[in-house]
Amino acid sequence: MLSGDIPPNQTIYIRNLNEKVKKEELKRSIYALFSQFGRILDVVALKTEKLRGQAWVVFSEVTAASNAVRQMQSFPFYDKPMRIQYAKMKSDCVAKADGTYVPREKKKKQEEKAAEKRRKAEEAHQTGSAANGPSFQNNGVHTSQATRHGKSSSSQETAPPNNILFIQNLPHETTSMMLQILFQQYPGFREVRMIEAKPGIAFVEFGDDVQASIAMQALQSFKITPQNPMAITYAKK
DNA sequence: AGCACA
Repeated sequence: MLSGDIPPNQTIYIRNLNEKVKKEELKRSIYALFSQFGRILDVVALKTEKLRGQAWVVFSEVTAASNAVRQMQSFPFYDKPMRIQYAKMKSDCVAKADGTYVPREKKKKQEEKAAEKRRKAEEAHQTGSAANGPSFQNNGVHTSQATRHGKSSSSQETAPPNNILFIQNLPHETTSMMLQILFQQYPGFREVRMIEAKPGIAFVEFGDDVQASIAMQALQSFKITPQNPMAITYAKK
């Protein structure tokens, strides 16, 4: 009802994002946070005057978008509550998959249909239009699964429970804020600690062992980037 | 608040 009377679709529009966050980090964090709802096909964020503080997340399924709109509404993200709606327009990556994608120049002309038709009649110039291009690339973010895969049978899972988790195999660009956003979703979260001299690892502290283990199970093998499933164990005492 | 696809 308050969702802005835009019909549900697979892309969500987020506003009230913290404008101080750099674009790449913002996209990574959004990807990390929202991939809990399903496959993400693209994350779009621009820092232009008009578009800063906003982002679009394209899911492969409408249901994923719906859950994201409901469950992440007002979620405190970099200290600001996210405001989430469905996107008004179909995302390019969806249109490309549809076969309905029309290159950008032509789209703008659509806004002035009448003018375009007149012009067509008199001009009829080039523009390699017609046959819509298939889905070339998948620009932007990772098109992959960002969730857990089976247990790593090779690792010794014999570390005794601890309220502090030890995270390994993080992409080196990972910031403590990114991890905070991920881990603070789980009850008992206290803090993230990273060591400048040791990229790729982090410690995350919870109130107790049980809370830590719940977060560990939830985020085990979580991928901030497709190449980096995080490896979570209890920290040594 | 601001709806794009650098």
